[in-house]
Amino acid sequence: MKNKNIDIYQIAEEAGVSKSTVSRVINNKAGVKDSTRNKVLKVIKDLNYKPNSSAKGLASKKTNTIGLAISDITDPFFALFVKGAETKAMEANYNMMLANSHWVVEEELKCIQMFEEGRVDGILMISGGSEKRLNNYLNNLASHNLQIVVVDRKIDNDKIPKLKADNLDAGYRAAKYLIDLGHNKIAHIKGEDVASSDASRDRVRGYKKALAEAGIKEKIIYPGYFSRIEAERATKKLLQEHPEVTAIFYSSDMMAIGGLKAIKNMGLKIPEDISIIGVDGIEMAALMDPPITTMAQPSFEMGYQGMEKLIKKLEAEAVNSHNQDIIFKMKLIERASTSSLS
Amino acid sequence: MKNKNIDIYQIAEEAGVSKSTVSRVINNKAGVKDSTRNKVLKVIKDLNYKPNSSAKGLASKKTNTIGLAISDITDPFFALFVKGAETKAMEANYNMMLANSHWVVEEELKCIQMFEEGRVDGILMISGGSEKRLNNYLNNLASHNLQIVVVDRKIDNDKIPKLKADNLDAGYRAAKYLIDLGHNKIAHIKGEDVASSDASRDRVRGYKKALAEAGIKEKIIYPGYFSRIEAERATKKLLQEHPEVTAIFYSSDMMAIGGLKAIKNMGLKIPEDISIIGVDGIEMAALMDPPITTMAQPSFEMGYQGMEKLIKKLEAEAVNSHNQDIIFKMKLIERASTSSLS
DNA sequence: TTAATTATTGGGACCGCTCCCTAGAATGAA
DNA sequence: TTCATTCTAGGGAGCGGTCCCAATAATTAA
Repeated sequence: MKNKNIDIYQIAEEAGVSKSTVSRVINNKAGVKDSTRNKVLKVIKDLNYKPNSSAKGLASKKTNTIGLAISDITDPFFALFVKGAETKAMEANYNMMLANSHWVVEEELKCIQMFEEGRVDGILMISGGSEKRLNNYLNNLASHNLQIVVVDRKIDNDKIPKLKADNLDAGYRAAKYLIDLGHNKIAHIKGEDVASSDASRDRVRGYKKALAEAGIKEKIIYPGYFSRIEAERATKKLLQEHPEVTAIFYSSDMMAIGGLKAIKNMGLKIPEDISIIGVDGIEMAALMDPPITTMAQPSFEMGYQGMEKLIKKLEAEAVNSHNQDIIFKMKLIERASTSSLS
Repeated sequence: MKNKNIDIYQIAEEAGVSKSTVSRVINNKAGVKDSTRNKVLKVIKDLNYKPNSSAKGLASKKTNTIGLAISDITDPFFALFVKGAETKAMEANYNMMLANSHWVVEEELKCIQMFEEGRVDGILMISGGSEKRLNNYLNNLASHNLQIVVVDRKIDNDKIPKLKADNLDAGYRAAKYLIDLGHNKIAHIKGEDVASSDASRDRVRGYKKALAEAGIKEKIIYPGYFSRIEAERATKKLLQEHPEVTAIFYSSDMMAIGGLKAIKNMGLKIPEDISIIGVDGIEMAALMDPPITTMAQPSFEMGYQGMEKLIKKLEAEAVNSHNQDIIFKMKLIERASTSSLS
C-alpha cells in the first residue's frame, strides 16, 4: 500500500552511476565530472528525490537541525526571538525543533532530553529558570557532543556562549530617564520576587544605581512576577501605600500594561499624574492609550544572532573564537506615558 | 576528542544480554523476563543511555516528530495555536519542527520540502496561502507516505482531514449582533482583497447574509489586508466616505485595533459614535481602551485538536474514521466597544 | 519422566547514506 | 609511445537501531 520512497540506489541506477557518485553530487563534493554531475542532477530532479535525513544523520552524525528551548511561545518577546532564530536557521538551511517549557523546570528538562537523542546538532535556549539545573547543561555538553548557546541565563561554563540583554543598563537608564524628567518619587515593579530571574534582578540593580546617583534615598519596590494581573494589583497597592509616587518603572511592558489599567481605574491620569515606563518593546505597548514608553530589547536580533553563533560553532568546530558573549543594549523608545514633572 | 556516544551494544554487553533484548526493553515490548528487563533498565539508567533517533528513524521509518507549518509565529493567533499543538505533541511524546512561512508561498513550499526529507511523520499546517499549491500537497501525500492535517484551508482531498473555524457563522453572528443592537449602517473591513483567504471570504459572506436577512441593502466593504496599519487607513477612508456608518465589523482583532485608533483620531467616540467588533479573541483586544468586542476563535484548542487528529491518524493507520473534518464555532465576547444605538 | 508447548533470548539481515580505499580512465611528461 | 600522475568512479564497511526467525530454556501436559 505504502509508496516506497526512492533511494539513492534508484538514482544511481537510473543515472548509470554508483551510489557513491550520487552521494558526491548530492553533497556537492568535488571529484565528479561535470557531465556526470548534470546527468545525476537531472535524474534527481525528475524523480523528485529527497535524501532521507535519518540515514544521512546516522551516517554523518549531523542532523542539520537545532533545538530551540523557550519558556512560552505566546509571549510576544519569545515569539519575536523565535522568529529571529528561525529566520537565521532557514537562511543557513537548518531545521528547527521547538520546545516550550511553560516556565516549568521539569518540562525544560524533558525538552533537553528529547534533544539529547541525537535529534539536533545544537541547542539554543532562552529561559529564566533556576540556576540549579546548570549542572545538567554542563553535563550534556560534556557527555554528548552538543553545542549549546544560552540567552539571558547565567552559567559558569566558558564552552557555552552567552547572549544577554544588558539588563542592568536598561534598569539604570529607565530610572535615569525618569529622574531627568524631574521625578524623584520613583517606584519600581520588579519581575520576580525570588532570585530566579537574572534579568529582573539586574534591572532592579540598575534602578537602585540610578536613584543612588541622584541622591534619592527612598527605593520603592514591589513584586509583579512578570504578570500583567499581578502588576495591576501591585500598582494599586503601591499607589495606596505611596500616594507620593509620580513615576513607576515596570520590569516588563506587560506589567506596565497592567499598571496602566490600575492607574486609570484609580482615576489618575497618565502621564499627568503618573509617568510609567516598561521594558521589552513589544508592539502592544505602543498600542495602549497612552502608548507606553519602554526600554526595547532587540528580540528578533537576539534570536537571529543566537542562532548565528550556534551555527558558527557547529561549523567551525575547533575555533574557539566563537565563545565570547554578546551583550545587547536596550533602546529607549519615548512615548506618551512619560512626561516631565510640572 | 569527541565523546563517543554509547550505543545499544554497550548496554547489551554491560547487561550481559543481546542487543535484541535491549531493543525490546527500550521499546517496552513483551517477551522479556522481568528480571532481565530490570537488569537492562538499570544499566540504561546508570549509563544515561539515549537511543539514537536517527538510527531509530532509519530502521523503523518513524521519526516521532511532526512538522508544523505556520505563517507567522509573532501573530498571537498562531502563537496560541502553536502552543496548543505543542502541548498535545509533548503529551503524546512527539517532537515538533517549526517552520515559518512569513506568509510567502515560496517559503511555505520550502518548509514542506524540508519536511519531505523523512524528518517528520506528519505535517500539521495552518496558513492562508493561495489555493494553487494544493496540488503539491496531494502529491506529497500520495508519493511520500506523510500524513497531513490542515487548518483553515480548503483542499479537495478526503485523505486530508481539515479543521476550521466556522468563519461564515462568525461573520454572520458578528453582523447579527450589531444588527440586534439596533445598527443598520454597518460596514465591514475584510481581510484580503483578493481571493486568497477562505477565512476572510467566508466572514464576508456571513456579514452579507446577516444584512440581507435584516433587509439591509447597503453593504459597505473595505479591504484591510489583515493588517493593523491598513485597517487604520481603511477605517479613515470608510468613515469619510460613509459618515452615516455607526458600526464596523473587522475581520480580525488586529484590524479592529487599527480601526480603533483611526476612529479616536477622528474625534469619534467608541462605542457612543461607532461600535466596533473584531474576530480572533487575542488578548490584546481586551486590553484596549475600550476593550474590543470580538468573535473569539479557540486557537489553542484548534492547535491541540489538530495535533491530536494528526497523531491519531499516524497511529491508527488504516482506520479512516479519523478523516472527518472538525468545525470550530467562534464565541462572542461582548466588551465595551459595542453598544446599542441610542 | 518425557514429549510437547511456550516463554525468552540471540543472530543477522537490513534501513539509506557517508566516506575511505582502490581500480580504471584520462592526461601530461619524457 | 610509454610511464607516471591526476581525475573519476565504484565497492564495501560501517552508523545504531528494528525485527524476523531460529535456538535454547522453562513449563506443562500426558
